Amino acid sequence: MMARLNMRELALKLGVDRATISRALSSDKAHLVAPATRERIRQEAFAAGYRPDLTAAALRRGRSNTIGILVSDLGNETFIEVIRTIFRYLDKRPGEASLTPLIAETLDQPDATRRLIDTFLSRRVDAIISLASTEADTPILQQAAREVPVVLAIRSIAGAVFPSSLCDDRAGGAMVATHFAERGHKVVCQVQGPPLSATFKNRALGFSEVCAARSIVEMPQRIFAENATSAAGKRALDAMLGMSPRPTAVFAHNDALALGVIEAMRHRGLRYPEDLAIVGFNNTHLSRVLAVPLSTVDYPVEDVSRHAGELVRNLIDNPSYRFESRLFVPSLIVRASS
Amino acid sequence: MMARLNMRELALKLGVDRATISRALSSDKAHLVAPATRERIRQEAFAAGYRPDLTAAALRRGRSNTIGILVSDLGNETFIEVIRTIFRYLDKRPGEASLTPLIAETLDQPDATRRLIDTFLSRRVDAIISLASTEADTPILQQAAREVPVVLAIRSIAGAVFPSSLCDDRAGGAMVATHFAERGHKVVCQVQGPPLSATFKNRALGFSEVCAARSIVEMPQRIFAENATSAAGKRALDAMLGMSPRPTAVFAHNDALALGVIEAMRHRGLRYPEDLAIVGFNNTHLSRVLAVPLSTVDYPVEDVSRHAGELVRNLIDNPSYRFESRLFVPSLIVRASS
DNA sequence: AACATCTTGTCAATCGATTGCAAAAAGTGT
DNA sequence: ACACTTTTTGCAATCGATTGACAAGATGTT
Repeated sequence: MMARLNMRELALKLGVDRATISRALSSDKAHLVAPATRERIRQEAFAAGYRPDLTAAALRRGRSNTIGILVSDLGNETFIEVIRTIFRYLDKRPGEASLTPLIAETLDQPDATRRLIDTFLSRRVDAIISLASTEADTPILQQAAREVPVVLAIRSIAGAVFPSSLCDDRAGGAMVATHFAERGHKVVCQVQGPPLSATFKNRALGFSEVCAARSIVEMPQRIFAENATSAAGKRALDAMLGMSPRPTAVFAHNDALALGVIEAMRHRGLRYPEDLAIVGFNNTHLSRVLAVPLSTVDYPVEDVSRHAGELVRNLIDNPSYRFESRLFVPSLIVRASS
Repeated sequence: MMARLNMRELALKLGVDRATISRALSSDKAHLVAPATRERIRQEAFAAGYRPDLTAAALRRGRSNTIGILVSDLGNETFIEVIRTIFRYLDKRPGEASLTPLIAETLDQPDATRRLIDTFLSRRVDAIISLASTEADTPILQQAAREVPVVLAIRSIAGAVFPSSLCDDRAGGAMVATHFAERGHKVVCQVQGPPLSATFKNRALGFSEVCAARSIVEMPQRIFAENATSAAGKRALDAMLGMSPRPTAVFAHNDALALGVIEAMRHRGLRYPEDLAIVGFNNTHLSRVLAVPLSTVDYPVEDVSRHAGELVRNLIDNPSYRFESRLFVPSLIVRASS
């Protein structure tokens, strides 16, 4: 491997001091060096292929321009979209060095959060965004929050007050129930994602509240999917068909679960919405592609991401920033499936 | 934010030198410190919540224990699975510090690769794995390869010799064509992903070669999807139906495209495989969930990932390692759709 | 011409961990 | 007790960029 050119060598070559180079290449201190010199240095540095060592810069500055992101499942389209959007937003800081994401996946395994947060802190991330928090993570996150800003997105934690940017899942669940009520359904059912995550708990809660208020019968035992995937959705339909009275509409806690239910129906020759109306959650690409498009709840990706980005940015610039956590309202998208 | 405990302070507190602490906590030099002292230091360090600063360590060592990963689309299940598997493999190095992935997405945009590789190099990654290479990236990758090992996975680049771990996409395409031939299809079609990526080019090539050899008519103009998504697949079906003679079987270059085609068929009341047989590629979860499960080509995720991991590991340990690029054969999975 | 002010650049300390070298301590053999 | 090897620990330089303090030079003011 080739030896790299460092600032000292470049300085020697250009006949100026390292300090001048550092300032010329920086964005905040560039005004301290004469325009002519600055340009010359920038050009020569580029021509020589000089690349500043960010590990050295991070050490000296105490800031790594790095943000740790914790996500439960990289296979989830919505999470990915939120991550993308947050960084698209954060990179729009004119003149500022760009922030590199450190992405880590917990798969909701008990010890993963602790281990990954540890890595983040050792790598001196400037902030941590968790899209993967569960109740069990509270102590770890609180401890981390003493060293760097910790922002919660998508998933909340009951009790603990972290700056957060969330979707009002309860309202989302309620919308679906209301929609079912308006369509005249009397017996309905939920296919619930793992209750480990507050997301699913709240969707269930909002749905049940409305059902209770409008005296819609919800199947006594809700169906829990061990993970929020289409395979689990498929199994859910079997459970549902055995029940009596049989539900005429089902709320799947996300679109993947809904797809599973739909395919299981197709397999049995059942049709939706005729035999069973169905609504999903997240408004993924999938929901639009289906021959009978899926009604679903549109996740406010843009809002949640932007606010999470703002929180992070402000908290990095000023750790005692008086943040405001926010809850964004999703919107029901009615398509042919319900 | 709380000030962090550094090694100097910890040393003071324990009444030993920083050097001793460094050695006690390391894995490779731990034998240089007396067992009793080592244990005491480890316990005290843990109790005091000491966390070594990896930016400092990286600077001094010239190794960051970080690997840059370039991926074209984080929404692609197969890519994610490969990334997961590579790191599961790399973390199995007993006694070695764990490697942190720096994941970046190019979305196949022209300038993204250059910019992201630059960031990687500035952050002093120990190696780069690209799952996103296109022909246009050759010069940038070659330049990067002079500073750190660069390994290609999934997507190859014609001409340039980088250590690589690939799927034999050509063989995959050929398998599908052979399968069609055996089922007696005379007129077939491909829905091809963007030819920017060698992956799709090779799938097309392998398929076409077999068609030619067995005198199967391939529709003169192949259908190109501008991106390999289900929406594009949906549009593809329209194009296909206008053709004459009409194909009786279609090879979609990945499962997402196949899903699009399937849903478009369902929309028009066509049935598969009766009206049109279909085979996808990648063996994603989706293909198994469908009511009529999708025939598909199983991507050798495990093999490709493991070999990519081995390449990286060996090249990091020894930059002049005589690597061997490999091509893994996928396997056709015949289900009800063809 | 004397003095204040502003610009531009240099010097040198600093961030925190790692490691070659050498000193101190402990162990071994006679 | 002595010479010796081996083990354990400490000292201090080092990685590369950043930045406060300061000096030299340029410009302006009266």
